[in-house]
Amino acid sequence: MARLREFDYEQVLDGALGLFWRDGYEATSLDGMLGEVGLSKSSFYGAFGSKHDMLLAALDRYIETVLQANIEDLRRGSPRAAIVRHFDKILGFQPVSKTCFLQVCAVELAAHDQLVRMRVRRGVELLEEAFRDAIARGQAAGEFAADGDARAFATFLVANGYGLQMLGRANLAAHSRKKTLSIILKALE
Amino acid sequence: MARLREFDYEQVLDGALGLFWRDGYEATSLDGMLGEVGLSKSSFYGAFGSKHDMLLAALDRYIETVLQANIEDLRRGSPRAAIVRHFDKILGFQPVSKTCFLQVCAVELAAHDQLVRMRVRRGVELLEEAFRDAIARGQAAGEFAADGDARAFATFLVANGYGLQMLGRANLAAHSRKKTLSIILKALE
DNA sequence: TAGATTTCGGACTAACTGGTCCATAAAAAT
DNA sequence: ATTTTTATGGACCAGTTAGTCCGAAATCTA
Repeated sequence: MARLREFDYEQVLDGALGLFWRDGYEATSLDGMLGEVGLSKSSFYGAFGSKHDMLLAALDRYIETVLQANIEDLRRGSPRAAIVRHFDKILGFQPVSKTCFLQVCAVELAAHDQLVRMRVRRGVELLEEAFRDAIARGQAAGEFAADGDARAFATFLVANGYGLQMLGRANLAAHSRKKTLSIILKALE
Repeated sequence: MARLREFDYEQVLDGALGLFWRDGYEATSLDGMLGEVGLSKSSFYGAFGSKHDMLLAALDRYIETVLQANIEDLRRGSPRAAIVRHFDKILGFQPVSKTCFLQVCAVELAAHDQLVRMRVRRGVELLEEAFRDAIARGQAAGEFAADGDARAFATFLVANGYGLQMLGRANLAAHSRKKTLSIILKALE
């Protein structure tokens, strides 16, 4: 075989994800990113192909790490408590909310980039399915209206999560955002 | 006095708004935009100052035209019908949803740009106030729960609107999104 | 008509963009 | 030890970026 790569692929990918997440895709310069993670251009192009390819890889990685962790957290404890936990996380982002990376990609790129759009949709659908499962379990346990459409409830919860993240970015008064949680929960009853 | 300007300031501003709206701020090149609207660089810098200044002007213009029109539409007819109209608009965006310009700016720029953030917040607050008025009128007319917090209901509606726009960008199944409207309306009763 | 003032077209700039290339280094296989 | 294969550093590239500058044109006032 041949020379071994000296850098940690996943570590570099996580670093790139962090920058894309914080600054967006266009505002993240390749040179700047390579400087921060300490990688040469030839190594980068050898391992990742292009800036755009790396974004797709970062998006996949986000889904299989950060998003999956959120999804698994939705499975823990009582469904209602898990949903409250999920929203408390969103409502606690400080001070100008860091939004889900899926939202960053959806708003900046999805309209013009089919490969990004497909991944964002898949991520959103995974989250929606997790909510649907939680709702179904909650319905069986009598926590939520048994005659409600679990899928529709799930979409409703996903939409509220992203909407509240947007309001966080806009810096809308936190006390105002927090009061919506009880409305959301009541809608499930 | 002196030579008159040959271009229409607001027409150029609307053109720029359209591009920022469609492609985002970073992805919109100044040269490209000036080519499209047919303006020379010196005229541009004389009238608008910088790309960033123009974005702020475009954001202000969005609020006082597009957003105000939406707000005024919320005042027409029965509050409940106006709210349904508002969400039908969002749910009808095709095919990969064009989202509110406030959301584009919030997600791409608000975290790092205070001037943008202030404007986005102001726009969101205007929308929220319009919803609050509609809710209050609806409560007086017996359309909505009279004991509900009108401000919280309004924030809830704004969040749902932006959340559904995000799901539209992600291309989440339209039938799934549409089913949330009845949940939203029921939450107000 | 002369002067003052502003706009216009477009040449120009310096910095930066993502991406290519190549000589060298390092590891494994023979 | 030589060959094969891949990784690395960094020089290099053409195109683009936002922004500056200046001579010429156009309009108003006197």
